[in-house]
Amino acid sequence: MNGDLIKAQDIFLGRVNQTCNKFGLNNIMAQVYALLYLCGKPLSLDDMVERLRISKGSASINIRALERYDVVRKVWVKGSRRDYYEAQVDIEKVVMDRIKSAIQTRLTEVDGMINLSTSALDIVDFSDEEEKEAVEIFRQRLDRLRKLHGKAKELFDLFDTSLLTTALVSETEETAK
Amino acid sequence: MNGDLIKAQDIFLGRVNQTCNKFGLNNIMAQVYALLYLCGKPLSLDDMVERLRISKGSASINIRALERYDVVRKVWVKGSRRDYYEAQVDIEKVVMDRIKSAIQTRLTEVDGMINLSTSALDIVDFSDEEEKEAVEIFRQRLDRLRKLHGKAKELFDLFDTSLLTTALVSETEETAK
DNA sequence: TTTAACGTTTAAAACATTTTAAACGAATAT
DNA sequence: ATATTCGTTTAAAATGTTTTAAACGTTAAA
Repeated sequence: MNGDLIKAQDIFLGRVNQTCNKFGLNNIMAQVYALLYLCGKPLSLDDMVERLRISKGSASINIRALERYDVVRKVWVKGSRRDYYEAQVDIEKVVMDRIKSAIQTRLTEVDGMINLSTSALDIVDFSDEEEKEAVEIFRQRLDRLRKLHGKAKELFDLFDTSLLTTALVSETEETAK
Repeated sequence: MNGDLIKAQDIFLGRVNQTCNKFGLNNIMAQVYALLYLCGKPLSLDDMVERLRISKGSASINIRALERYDVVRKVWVKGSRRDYYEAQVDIEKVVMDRIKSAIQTRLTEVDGMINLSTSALDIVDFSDEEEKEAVEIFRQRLDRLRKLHGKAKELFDLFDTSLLTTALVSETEETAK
């Protein structure tokens, strides 16, 4: 049996690991997905454990996270009691989904931040003449933030409603060979 | 002296902290910037230490990181030996710079990943008939990744060269009041 | 000079996250 | 029934990151 393929895959997987650190992603989750993506055939938990030298618990937890994200699928393999998983190979969709979700989370978060702070500012007592200017600056900053958020949201909606997305997302749903 | 303003600012700062965790950003760095952004006037290290209840070392390290990112500026205050800092108030620019830099880092990282793996794959010995198919799948996956990377890069360049950016970036350089 | 006021560095601590090993329970095979 | 093969759970260990307190060096004041 020829080990060159394994070696080449390991180089890819190693690099995925490195990339993950820079991206702030979970190493094992990404590696599990990468392995499934590369192999193009269903693997069992034990396959992953052996191939990536990780614990079974970790494999179990991470594969289910990947399932929730809809980037891997559980498949049934005839004659085996094990759970097998295969990667969603439409990587464009996977990446787009993640990016969109990340942006949306952040936009919502910032929106909440602005609203909360605006309410807080409205309660400030204006009697103190000395603070009037500081309050005014605070208000200006919030306005500016609000404007930025609005524009970002517009841009995201544009991004979301195809116009730009079509340029990026897989043209055909050709799934492997 | 009226504490309402402080309270309102604290609410904002608290929320920034919470937001940071979700964003994977450094809490103190963001809080320092947020404080300077809100106050709209130069603050010294000790001001930040007192206002945010952080250590001086932390303030020092983080303010310099912010300086490197070009989001705060050291300013000279007459009659004081301290270093004072003020926020770059053009928040659109700050955010855009960060986003662009993040995207570029990731694109470069992925590019490296693809190239490295491609080289690794080229070395694989083809003699083993059984592995031929697996190698082919690997190759297909890499091709697909390369395509995605290419499109992402195109999109980013579009984003970078104004077309979309103009919609987002500050129209005038009006710097506070 | 000597002293005081700074900003910076650094080693240790506090903290959060990830990973593991082992125990567990459910399902199937014997 | 019993034993085995699975996936999951969980408490503890490993790891990585952030934060601090204290020591340090430098500059300006006294």
